[in-house]
Amino acid sequence: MHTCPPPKKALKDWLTEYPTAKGNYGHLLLEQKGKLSKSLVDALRPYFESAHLDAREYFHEAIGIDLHPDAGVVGSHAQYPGCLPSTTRRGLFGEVMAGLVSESYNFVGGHSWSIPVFLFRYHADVEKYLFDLARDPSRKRTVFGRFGSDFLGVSFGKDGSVVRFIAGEAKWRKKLQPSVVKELLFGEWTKDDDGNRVRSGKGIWYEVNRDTPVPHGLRQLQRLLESGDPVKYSAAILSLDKALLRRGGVKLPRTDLVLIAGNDVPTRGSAKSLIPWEKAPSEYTAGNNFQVVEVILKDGEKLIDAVYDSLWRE
DNA sequence: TTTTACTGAGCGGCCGGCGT
DNA sequence: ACGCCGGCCGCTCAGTAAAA
Repeated sequence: MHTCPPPKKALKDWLTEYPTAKGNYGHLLLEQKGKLSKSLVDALRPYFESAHLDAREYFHEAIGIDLHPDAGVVGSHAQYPGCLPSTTRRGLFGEVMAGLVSESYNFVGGHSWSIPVFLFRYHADVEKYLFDLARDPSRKRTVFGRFGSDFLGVSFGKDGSVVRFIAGEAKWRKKLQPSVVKELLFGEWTKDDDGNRVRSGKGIWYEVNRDTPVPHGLRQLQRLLESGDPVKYSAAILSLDKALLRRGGVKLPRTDLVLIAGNDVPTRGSAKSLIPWEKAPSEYTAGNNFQVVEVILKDGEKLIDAVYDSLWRE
């Protein structure tokens, strides 16, 4: 279970907040204030370890190494998540950030979000990668993502039942140039039938708009709650049962989340958002509450590497 | 500096050819 | 008409090299 509270004070020192909310649409721009500091890494580490703990236990068990393998033990180089390729760590960072900001900032609708457990263990390709890597240290390849939405959080009612969930996409890009953001949202360039250069349409808007009303992640979450702490989460598990019924399920209200994280670029003005904040972009048609978060950093990849290199090092 | 095309690694899906 | 096999495409992630 993910139990570590978010380091809110460190976030405040790290990021300037520009929150807005109008009707069903919320927008939060976060800009890095100062330089990368070791104290920030230290403040983030417990949260990231907590977020990855379930998957670390699961993967290490799967490939047959200790949770804290001693150096020199066969397979000890294959520790999750530190050993993953940098691209994969970037992706994980975005997903953890989605949880961190959900638990830390006020989103559209004013709900209180929590992530009882991150779903990284279902990142199926990671398991295969680690399995191979543990046997062949030279093994290197890219890892592709979890299927379905990148991220899932829930809001608990007073009785402990799940009354709402938040799901969506979390992306990292090294440089957040306009064309990069556009590609994320609208898809890459391709040719249409007449040979014209057009966006493929397979971007974030497409993914967010077409996600199933009850994402698979809710079932995955329920299973982890059952195996993790069935007593504490009994009401939550029951409420998810009702929502997951294939017919006549109780409709669980949903908030969509899109988080884009990456490094600033010269052409972006200070306090200028990448996605309009005044009102929800017309491309968003899912009709739920919709929250956009932009995390704009400087040398963000150094922070990511510093955090991930420091996990479980004590 | 920004935009675009290409790269890497494996896998699911689709198509064509072949044998029966 | 059916199944099997090989080959190729595209999908996935994000980064980098090359072009504008």
